[in-house]
Amino acid sequence: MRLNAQAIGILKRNAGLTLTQWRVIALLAGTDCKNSSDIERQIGMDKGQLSRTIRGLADAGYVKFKTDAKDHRKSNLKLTAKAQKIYDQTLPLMRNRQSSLLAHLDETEIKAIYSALEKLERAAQLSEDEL
Amino acid sequence: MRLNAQAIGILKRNAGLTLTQWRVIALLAGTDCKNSSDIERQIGMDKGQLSRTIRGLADAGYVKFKTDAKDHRKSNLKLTAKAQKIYDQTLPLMRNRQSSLLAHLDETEIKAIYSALEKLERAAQLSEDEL
DNA sequence: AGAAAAAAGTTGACGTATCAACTAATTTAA
DNA sequence: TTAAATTAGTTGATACGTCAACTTTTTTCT
Repeated sequence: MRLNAQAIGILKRNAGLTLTQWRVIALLAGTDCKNSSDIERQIGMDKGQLSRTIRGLADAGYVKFKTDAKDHRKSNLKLTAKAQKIYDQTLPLMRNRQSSLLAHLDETEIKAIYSALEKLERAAQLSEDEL
Repeated sequence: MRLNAQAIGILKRNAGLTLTQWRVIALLAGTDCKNSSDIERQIGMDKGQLSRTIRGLADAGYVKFKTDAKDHRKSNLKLTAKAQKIYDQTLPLMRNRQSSLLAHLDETEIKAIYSALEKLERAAQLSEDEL
């Protein structure tokens, strides 16, 4: 979809981030997600892509990760001050965009979309099992 | 979306095709699209990806292309017998899938989705222009 | 007719989604 | 407790979407 076009534009111009980088930062900043698996569960993103995205963020100095003391498989992620600052600056812009987009739809339409998409997902799941 | 998952499965197992390859073949078989630009206009696919997809199809022996006699920029595309056969075999499977998916939605929901998505696209377009 | 603009395709680059195979660490269960 | 199963994360491969720069050919405009 090109629905993401302005989001991507905002992020690139104002923060130098890609959309997935932004999503990861937003989760680390705004939820209690601490590691890759948390994020994966939260947004259903692919492990592999997540791994690469996080490494990219680390290389760019946005996150640091430290192996968990109790479970050596896990790395706990922490945003750097730099990332936190960018997040704080960018969040309002992203919120604006989202609400101005959704403002074009009424309640009914939004619900219809969500419910229909859920049904389609379920139907797709079913017929996939049959194949 | 993973809504495409079974479509991709059907195509891979039954025809050895990717989704974009299928779409191009379907257009060449079922519409009066003759060249890359026709297809581009029909489904709004990117020129570049289209070019690569078509080359892939040509390499795999599904289409042949011959430079247009009147306009040397254009290449007229033609499906090979092999492609036509696969198309005939696969079309019913794809139709089945689509109708069984859409069977889960009532008329209202389908219309709501389309109209809402259109509004979103328009809204996205607008706010993009403003940036 | 000649210059400028537009159209048809190609190619390169980057971001994103998904699947699969793999290592290392932890949990489970016999 | 040890073997088997799970879980966390990495890496590779492929498909797809989008943007941009570029060549070649045709059209448009003056």
